[in-house]
Formats: sequence, structure tokens, C-alpha cells
Amino acid sequence: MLRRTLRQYRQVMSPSSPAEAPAAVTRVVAALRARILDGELAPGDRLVERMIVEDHDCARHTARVALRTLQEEGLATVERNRGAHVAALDAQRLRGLFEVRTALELESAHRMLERHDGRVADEVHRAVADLDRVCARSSPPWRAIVEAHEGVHEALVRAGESERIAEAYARLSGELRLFVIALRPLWTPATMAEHHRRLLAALEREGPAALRRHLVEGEETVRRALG
Amino acid sequence: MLRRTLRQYRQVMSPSSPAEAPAAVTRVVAALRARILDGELAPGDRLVERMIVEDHDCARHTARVALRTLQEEGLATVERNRGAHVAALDAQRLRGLFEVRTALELESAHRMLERHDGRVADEVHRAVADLDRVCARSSPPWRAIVEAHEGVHEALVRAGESERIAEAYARLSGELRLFVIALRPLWTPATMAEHHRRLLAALEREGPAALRRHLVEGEETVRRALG
DNA sequence: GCGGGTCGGATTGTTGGACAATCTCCGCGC
DNA sequence: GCGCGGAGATTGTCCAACAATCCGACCCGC
Repeated sequence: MLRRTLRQYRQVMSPSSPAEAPAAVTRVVAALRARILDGELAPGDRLVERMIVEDHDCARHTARVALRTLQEEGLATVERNRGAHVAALDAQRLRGLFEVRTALELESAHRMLERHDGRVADEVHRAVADLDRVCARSSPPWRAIVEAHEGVHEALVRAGESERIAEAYARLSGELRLFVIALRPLWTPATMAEHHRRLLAALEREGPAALRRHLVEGEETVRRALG
Repeated sequence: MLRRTLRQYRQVMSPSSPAEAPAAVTRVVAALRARILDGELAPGDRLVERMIVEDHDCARHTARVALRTLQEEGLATVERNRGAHVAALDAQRLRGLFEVRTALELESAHRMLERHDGRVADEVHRAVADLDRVCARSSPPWRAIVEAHEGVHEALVRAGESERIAEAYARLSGELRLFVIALRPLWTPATMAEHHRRLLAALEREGPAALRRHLVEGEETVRRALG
């Protein structure tokens, strides 16, 4: 059972060492994702490989793999011989996002309600309470709301107890954040909290159909703003 | 409007030219996928980069990207510093596959039924008729049944009229084929045809819940065989 | 023997550099 | 104007090398 003593020792001795830093691709992906979600890289901006190499000090191959990864996450679009661009959340993309999101969340809700005798899992109640608390603060930073909101829906998906669905849902997280960011000028924190409190009650009363309504509301709100 | 004359000309003059052949990655992925689905590469087999380079005459980077792509398709598993293996359809993997599959197909069915006034789209009827015809032949090759079966469920997903869901579903196609292949010793062609004929009728009678039953039946059948 | 650590071969992760293929833009000639 | 080309920029692929890591065989004190 102690075959890993040496390895553990090394990790202890050098906590910020190459042992945990190695994945260059992971590092670059994380950096680009942050720059996109922070708005530093605007939707439509070109993602030129050479720029990435210079900005993040990595090999071009690494940058290329990172771009493919971002494409998988829905944060970039890659066209053959034409390079990559930061994804824009236009009406079409929004629709597609919600189509998949609805499929995954409704199935999760169905599984959760079936397992808990029609009740919403405590985990989800706690996540909504969290969101409620964040939104109740005076002029909370929207970033905190984005996080808390993500927590609610992730808790719901986790409560469905399907690793595979959760994994598929996690791949939507980047796009989902773009959506919540787009919601900022349209919903006040109070509205955000209110919507999710109502969702819980409706879920136990009407089942997954309530979640469908919840999702449609959000989508429609942003779609009208996108024109 | 005619700025592309030259390009179009070139495409017309060389229909099977490098213009459509270039993607080395695509070529390697297709070759590996075929070898896996044909059983030449057995589940659990290691996919060593050097072997791929030699067998398919490509650069190691190309092989690496191909492996990541196969991982996305669920046909290979990639572990950091440990290489890739051909995916095996064990009980856990089967469950995960059907969790996502259920989510995507049920939402597709819901959308289809809502748009067609509770009726199953003609496209799906045709696909089931196809499957029926293939299964009615005397000792049909299972490969043909795999194709026809895939046609049915793809038609159903397409009838949901969500490109994004169809795209997500397409990513399951590799694993799905492994599933249907595993079904070979368990279901006769007649059983296969019968199950899908009943599905259509039940869909129009009971809605998406019928599809859930259909999927559970298939999953349980293979799961019992997997032990 | 035997559980433990050590060492070396095998494999993957990353980098640099090179060249071909392709796209995009701009000026040229009609 | 309009389409044709050429130049520059960018991507796609390949080759070669080294570092990081993993795996299995070996060794060693008990």
C-alpha cells in the first residue's frame, strides 16, 4: 500500500512543482478560457496560433490542441485552413445550446425525482439557497451570481446521479457562462433568485415540465435581446 | 457574387483531388474507427502511437490528434502518460451510454411529437420499414442490421429538428455500434424488427415514455449478457 | 523468500524547426 | 468594373529531439 511513498514525498517537497503543472495544454486552455469569459477576447476575435504561442509561451502544436479543446467546449470555432475565432452567442447558437441543455437537465431532473420520491434533492436546495444569499447582497458582482447560478444547475444535474450526463453537461459550461453573462443587463439579482426559488417549488409540484418552462423563460429573455 | 469562379472551376476539374482528401487526421481516424468496429482491434488493446504512425503512415502528432478524436467518440480511452486503449463496452460504460442516449433521444422524440401533432414523422416510419426489410431477408449480415438500426434512431433524432442534439447524438455513434454488435447473439433479426415496429405504435399512443421503455429493454438485454 | 526501493527501457508530453497547402488581399490588365 | 494572378499570411503536416512519466525487472536487507 505504500508503493507511492517516493512520489508522494516529491509532491510534498515541491507542491508547485512540475509534478502538478505539467499539462501545457491544460494551462493554455485555462488561460484562453479565462480571457474569453472575462471579455478580454471578444466574440468573433481571431485566435491566431502564432499569437497564442507568443502570449502563452508554448509550442504551436500545444496551441493547436488547445484550440481544438476550446472548440469542444463551444468557446471557439475552428474552420479548416481558416483558423479559429472566439465563439459568439448569436441566436442560432443560443438555440442549440438550450436544445442540448434541455435534454440533459430534464433527464437529470427526471432521474432525481424518480429516486427521491418526487422531491428535490437537498444538494439542490442548498445550491438555490446559496444563489439566494449571493443575490441578496447589496450590488453583488455579477461574476459571483454566474458562479452561484452555475452551482444550482450543476447540483441539479449531479442529483440525477449520472456521471456521463454530468460530463456531457460540463462541456456546456463555457457556453452556459456566456449565456448568464448575456443575462446581466436583462435580469436583476432579485429576478434571478426569484426564478430559481419558484423552480424548486414547481419541480416538486409538476415534475420536469417545470424545468422546461424555466429554461424556455431564460432562453427567450436573452433571445429577444439578441434580436 | 461570382468571386469564387476559379475555386469552383478547380473543384469541378479535380473532383477527387487533394481538395477533399487532405485531412490526414480524418483519414487516420476513419481507419482506426473501422479497425475497431470490425473487431480487428479488440477492446482493451493498446493503441501505441508508434504503431499508428507505422501502420497508417502519418506523423506522431497526427496520430495523437486522431487518438483524442477517437476518445471524443468513445471508441478509445486516453490516460495521461499511459497511452490509449480500445474502449471496452463494460457494464458501467453501457449504463453511461444509455443515460446520455436516453436524454438526447427522449428530448428529440418530445420535439418531434410536439411538432407533428403527436404523430411519428414519415422519415422515421421509412427508416423502420428499412430495418424491417433488412431483417426479413434470409440470414442478413449483422452489419446491415447495425446500419439499418442506426438509421432508425438517427432518423428519430433528426425528426426532432435540432442540429445541436443531432450533433451530440452523432458523437455516440461509435459506442452505439458497439452496443448493437453486442446485441447480435442476444436478439434475432426478427426480434430487432419487432421491437422497433412496436416502438412506433407505442410512441404515438403513449409519447416519449414508450421510447424510454424501448431503450431500457435493449440496455437490460446487453447488461445481463455482460454479467 | 519477500516486501521494499532502485534502475532502465518504453511510451507519452512538449518543443523547435521546416515545408507544403490553402486562404486572403491587393494590384494588374482587359 | 471585373476577373485573373501573385504575394503574404496562416494553417496543416511532417521530422527530429529531449524531458517527464510509467511500467516491469532487478536487487537488497531483513
